Formats: sequence, structure tokens, C-alpha cells
Amino acid sequence: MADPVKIQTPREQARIRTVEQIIRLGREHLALHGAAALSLRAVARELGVVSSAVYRYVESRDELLTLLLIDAYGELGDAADAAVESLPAGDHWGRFAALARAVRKWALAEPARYALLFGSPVPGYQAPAERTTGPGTRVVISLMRILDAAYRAGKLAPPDAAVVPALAADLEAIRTELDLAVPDALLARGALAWTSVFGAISFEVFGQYGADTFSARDELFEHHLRILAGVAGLE
Amino acid sequence: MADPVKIQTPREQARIRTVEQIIRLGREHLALHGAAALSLRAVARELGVVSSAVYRYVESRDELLTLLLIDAYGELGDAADAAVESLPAGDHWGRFAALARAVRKWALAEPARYALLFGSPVPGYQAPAERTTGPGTRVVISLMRILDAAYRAGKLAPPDAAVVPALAADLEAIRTELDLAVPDALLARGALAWTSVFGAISFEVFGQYGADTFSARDELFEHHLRILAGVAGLE
DNA sequence: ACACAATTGCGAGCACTGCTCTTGACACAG
DNA sequence: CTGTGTCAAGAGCAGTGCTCGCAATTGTGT
Repeated sequence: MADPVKIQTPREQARIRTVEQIIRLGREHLALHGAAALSLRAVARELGVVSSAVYRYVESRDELLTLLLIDAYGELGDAADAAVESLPAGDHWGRFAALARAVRKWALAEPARYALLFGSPVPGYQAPAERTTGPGTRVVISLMRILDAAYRAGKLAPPDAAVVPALAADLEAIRTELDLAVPDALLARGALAWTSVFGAISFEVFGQYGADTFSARDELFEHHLRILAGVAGLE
Repeated sequence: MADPVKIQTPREQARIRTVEQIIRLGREHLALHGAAALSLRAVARELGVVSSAVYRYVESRDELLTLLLIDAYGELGDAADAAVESLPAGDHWGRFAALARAVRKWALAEPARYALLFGSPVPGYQAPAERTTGPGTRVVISLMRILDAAYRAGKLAPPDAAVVPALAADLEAIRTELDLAVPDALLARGALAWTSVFGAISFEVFGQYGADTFSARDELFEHHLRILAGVAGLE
């Protein structure tokens, strides 16, 4: 009833259900064996169907990868949003930390899907920007909105020296695009906090810390969080 | 003459030359098509030899990947060391920046090889720790030594509050391992600077910034560098 | 209710991958 | 010069993505 074009023939319904099943199986395979090892034939096998039949529903392996990419972005975005909105809008530091913790938690629970989103690009695969930028920018926009709210509430530390002109142009474009109020220097610091959070998470997920360099990883992340919040001007 | 066991039969010499040639071709393929698409058969074709012959020199595809991993770590480490040593030991901020810039420059010039080192792990491949940790930790150790030198020279900002005990144990292990003097809080901040630098570089190399979000990327990186140096206590 | 047409599944087939094994040729040392 | 050890070749196995023609099923308009 929510859908204005609700005339769905049984065929269309069955088709949609099959595509959803393919995505579900693909997601499992992705989580277990990684993106580059995602096999359409394996999905077909598990679906109880011959490999060529899957091509009736999914154009190609890359198309399936795109579907899984959007699926993962959506799940990560939902998790982040839920974590952020579980705290009052005025708790800027809390929301910042909750966002970062939610991303880390999801990344550690779904390393292969996190790798698909933020790891090295899958060779021979180029994500179609028009379908993935929307879902893919949810988290960073959420972060920027938290910083913006803090700034508007006068809770963000005053900006230091102005940034160089070349950078100011980029920042101005972002500010108008998202309708923000944060000045250049703080926006740039927000961007740094953003990349740094993902840097820390990526190092942990991708095993760069080594087996026994850091054993207290929760504490390490919390420590980083506190300092990065300070870098962004929070607290 | 440097080698004590210099007795090399012509056979051994030829063998070593062939292995070097395989690594060279593998490096080219890696740079062009990415790690997951690295094909032993393609290397064999380019070597003008049938695929099975390559197995006489390289145990498996994973073995070749390990060789290329060590090769890349070595090149990155050399580039970083050269950049660091081009500046006087007393110029701590300069050495820190030079190290970071060298890593970024190498990463942008060799995105696929950078991805092999710091991106998502190649599915089904596990790097042998005993052969890769040595070359793989050169850069971070270099960074820590720069911070240590700054601390010993009294040029590092005084540490803030003590870190939590669980983290202190990890940091103590690192300090004794590398024979450092830097106190806990500053060591933890150094680790954060380290992951943050790689976070920024990874975002750029892996295309997370989007096509036109940031056009002044050099300036953005320099901005991040200045702030991260401050985070680490430098300047 | 029925016949038509759209949709779907199947299986063969192509070109590719990593890897193994047998076979035959070669070079080098005693 | 003979024997040993090294090497390249090629067939073959199991897997991959993807295409295409054919047959069967299934939904729909008459």
C-alpha cells in the first residue's frame, strides 16, 4: 500500500524474492570467503540451480558485487544511525564516540564486508558511483552533522589559523552541499578525525597490529577516540 | 665477495636470475592488475615459458605473493629511510613529515602494491609472519625512533594523563622491545599518529574521497600532517 | 478453459585460473 | 662417457565467469 505502483504480478514477486535470496547467499559467501572469491557458481549451487540460471536475475558478478556493496553500506549506515540517535542531540561527544564505536563494532563483526567498502578495491571492479555514493556517504555525513550541531551550539573549540586557499575551496563546496555552518579549519579537522577513525579500524580489521603488539584493543581505540574528538574540537 | 658461501655453480646463478625475473614480472603484473588477479600463468607467458615450468622456481602462487610482499615492504622501507635520513637527526618534525610524505608518495605511485601491504587481505592468502614482520615493521619503527629521539632531546610536549593499565602493559612491551624512552601517553599518541597517517593515505589511494570531494589533496595531507605532528607531541 | 507468449531453467561450451604429474631432453660432474 | 640431477613441456583435474540454444514451465489475455 505504501508503493504507488503496487501492481505486482506473481512473476514479479517471485523474481524479487529470488533476487533477495541471491543477495542473502552472496552476503554469506562474501562474509566467509571475501569479495575477490565471491563466486556466482557457488551461489547458484547453494540456490539449488545451475549457474547460468542466476544470470536471469543478476547481470554479472560485478552487478552482484554492487548489490552487496549497497547492502553493506546500508547496514553500516543503519547501525551508525541507530547508535547516534540513541543519545540526545546535545551530547555531541557521546554521539561522536557512539558513531565511531558502531562503525568499529560492525567492521570487526563483518571484516570481509568492511574490506569491500573500505579496503583495497576489488581488481577489475569499479563501483558505479551513481548507485553507491548515496549509501556510501551516510556515515561521514552523519559525523559532519554531529560536528555541525556542536558548532552551532557553541560547543566546538574555536578554530585555529585559516587553511590554505586551495583547501578552502573544497571545504566551501562541502559546506554548501551539506548546508553546514562549521568554519574551514574545523571542517578540515573533522575530515582528519574521520580518516583517522577509519585508519585505526582498518589497521585492526586488516591485521596490521600484528598478533600480539596490542592486546588491549578496546582500550586503545577508546584512547584514540578521546584524542581524535579533541582534534575535531569536541569536548 | 660479501657472501661467505660464494661457491655458486652456473646452475645456481641461472636459477637466481630466473627467480629475479619472475619477481620482476610479478611486480609489473601486480602493479597493473592488482594482487588478487596475480596470475602465475600470465607471468609464465610473459617469461616465454609454459606455466608448469614456473613451479620449478616458485613453490606456489602464494609463495610468489610472499616474495612480492617482502619486495614491496623493502622498497617502501628504503624510500622512507632515504627521506628520513635526508634531514638532520635533530629536525624531528621535518623527519616525521618526510617519512609520512615518502609513504604517501610511494603509495600513490604504487597503489596496487600499497593495497597488498595495507589493504584488505588477499582472500585465501595468509602472509608468513616469520618472513614478513621484519620488513613490514620498518616504517613504524622508524617513526617511533623519530619520536623517541625528540623525547630524549626534550622536544616532545609533556604527556597528559596516564593511560589505562591494560594499555600500559602493551606499551611497556613495545618500549622494551625497541629500547625506547618515550612514556606511555606519548607512545600511544605516536601510535595514533601512525594509524592516522595510513588512514589518510588509504582513503586517498583507495578512492574513498570520491572523484571531486577534495581536489587539493596535497594541501589536505599537509594540513593533516601538521595536526598529527601536534597530536604526537611534536613541533 | 485454452492457447499463446513470456519467463525460466538446463546443459553444453569457450576461455581462463592454480596446480599436479608424467615424460622427455638437457647440462654438468665424476 | 656415463650417470645424476635439473628443467621444460604438455596433458589433465577442478574450479571460475559468461554465452547461447533448446525445452519446459508458468502466467495471462482471449
